[in-house]
Amino acid sequence: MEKLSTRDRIIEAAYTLFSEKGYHGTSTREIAKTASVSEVTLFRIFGTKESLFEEVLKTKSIIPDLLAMIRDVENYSLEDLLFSLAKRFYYTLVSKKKFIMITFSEVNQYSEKIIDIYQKLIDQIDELLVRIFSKYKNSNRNFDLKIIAMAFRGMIFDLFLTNEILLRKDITKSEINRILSSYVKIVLNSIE
Amino acid sequence: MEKLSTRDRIIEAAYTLFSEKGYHGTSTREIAKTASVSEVTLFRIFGTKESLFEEVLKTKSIIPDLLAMIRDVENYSLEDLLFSLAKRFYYTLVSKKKFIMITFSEVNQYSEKIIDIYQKLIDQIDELLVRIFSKYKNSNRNFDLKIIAMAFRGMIFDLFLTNEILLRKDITKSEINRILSSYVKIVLNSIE
DNA sequence: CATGTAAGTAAGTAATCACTTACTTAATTT
DNA sequence: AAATTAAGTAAGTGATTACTTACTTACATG
Repeated sequence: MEKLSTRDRIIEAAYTLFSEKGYHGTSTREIAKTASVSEVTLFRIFGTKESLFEEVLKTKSIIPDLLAMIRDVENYSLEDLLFSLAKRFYYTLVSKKKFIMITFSEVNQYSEKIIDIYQKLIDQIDELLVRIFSKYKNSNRNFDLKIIAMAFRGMIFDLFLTNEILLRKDITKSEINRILSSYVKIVLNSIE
Repeated sequence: MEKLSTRDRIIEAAYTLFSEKGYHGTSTREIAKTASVSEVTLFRIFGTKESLFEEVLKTKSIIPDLLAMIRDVENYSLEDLLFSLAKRFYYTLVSKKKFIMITFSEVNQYSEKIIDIYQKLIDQIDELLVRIFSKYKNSNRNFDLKIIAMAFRGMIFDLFLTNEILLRKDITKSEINRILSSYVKIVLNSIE
């Protein structure tokens, strides 16, 4: 276990509590207690609860992870490439579950910020997929590649949402991978 | 405009406010004011904020709508059937947007209840789709129909989530229908 | 006319909220 | 050794919270 600075301990505690009980459901007293820090220290460092919240969002954002995913695409065969992307996407979502919970809970309070976060990411993921598809596609079917990209991203995101957030299923990694690999095949059927 | 009873006016106000600001972000005073009712009346009828919340969930549940969708399946061609199901599913989600917002915001606080709500619905939708698919399928591919059902449901749910809740896009009905019809074709490609 | 019902008003409860002030302690740096 | 820094403690601020009490008003029903 790493030793965390006082500041980081507060951010960790706030991150977890906000994701479990929402912004309004979490008190600063509780955050301080969870971080084993006095409430005064919390306010000395962050000033207000609101700005602590914004620091949490900044520090724990999913954006860098997903941008890294987009950058790291390698030149496999189409099927291998899509499968590795699907896995990387799914497990990035899992590792950022708390961040996603927070943004979903506060989507109305912070709608502009949250639209900003997700709009660009979604667009970039879809663009990447379209670029990949168009490199490999054989025929011109009567539906466009953008919609296939949306469908692929949607299947995976919904799988995450259903298993990890709504139903909290204990589903094995190999079962997840089996499903993701089937999803890849569904997409391949539509472009090949 | 219908005249609502005092009780129903409170439920309507609470429904909207809970969906916009969450349970903890909404005060009983605000609910009463929005419903044009005195706060005392609110407590006389519902006793506690908590039980008002539960009444809202009961009254506004998406369950009956989705069960009706499952019952009303008619005998079109496979493509027409899936397309009409897709539309019905999507627009039911849209009409129950506030309910979905509330359950997402409070998923940690009321996890058992919310798992109960969605677990059965998801299972029944997937079962219905598998039943439909197996009636029409021609060959035995190497991935099973359950996974195609999950993919189909997932695409549509994610489309709703992305457009209506996360990004609040102003997307036309005909554009939605174009996307849904493409989603149907993606699925058809995988079972035919 | 008398009674019951559904609502309102005014006031107040104890608890909790975010946040502040004033002072102290311990360790590190200069 | 003196000064700075990062933390703590104790106490309290005014505002807001869910919820209550006591009494009142207006209307409908028997």
